[in-house]
Amino acid sequence: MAPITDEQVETVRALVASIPAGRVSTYGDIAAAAGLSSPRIVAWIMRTDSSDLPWYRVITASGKPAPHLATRQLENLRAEGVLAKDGRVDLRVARHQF
DNA sequence: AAGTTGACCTCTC
DNA sequence: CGAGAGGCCAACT
Repeated sequence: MAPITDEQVETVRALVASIPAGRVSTYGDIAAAAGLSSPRIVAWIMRTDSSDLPWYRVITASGKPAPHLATRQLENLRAEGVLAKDGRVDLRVARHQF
C-alpha cells in the first residue's frame, strides 16, 4: 500500500481552502487534483481528520453532500450564494475548477 | 491479524 | 432515467 503523505492531505486541505464562497467542489475532483488514487480517501480525510476548513463546500458528484449533513451543507451554501435546486447544487455553475 | 466501515465514483443492466 | 454491483485506500474494532 502507499500510505498517504501529509503532502497529499495538505493538498486536499489547500484545495478546499482555496474554494471561494459561493462555489463548491466534488470529491472526485479534489482527489484527482490532490493526486490521490481514489476519491474515497478524500471522504476519509474529512471523516477522520476534520479540520477548520469549510468541508461543507465539498459535495458529491450528485450535487449533494452526505445525507445527514446535506441539510446543513445546503443551508450554508445557500447563505454563501450557491444556487441549490431542490436540494441539489448546480455543479455546472457552482463547481470550482482548479 | 482480519474484517468491517466510511462523508465516494463509475460502469452496467 | 433508476437501481445494482464493483473497486479503491485507510482507519477503527
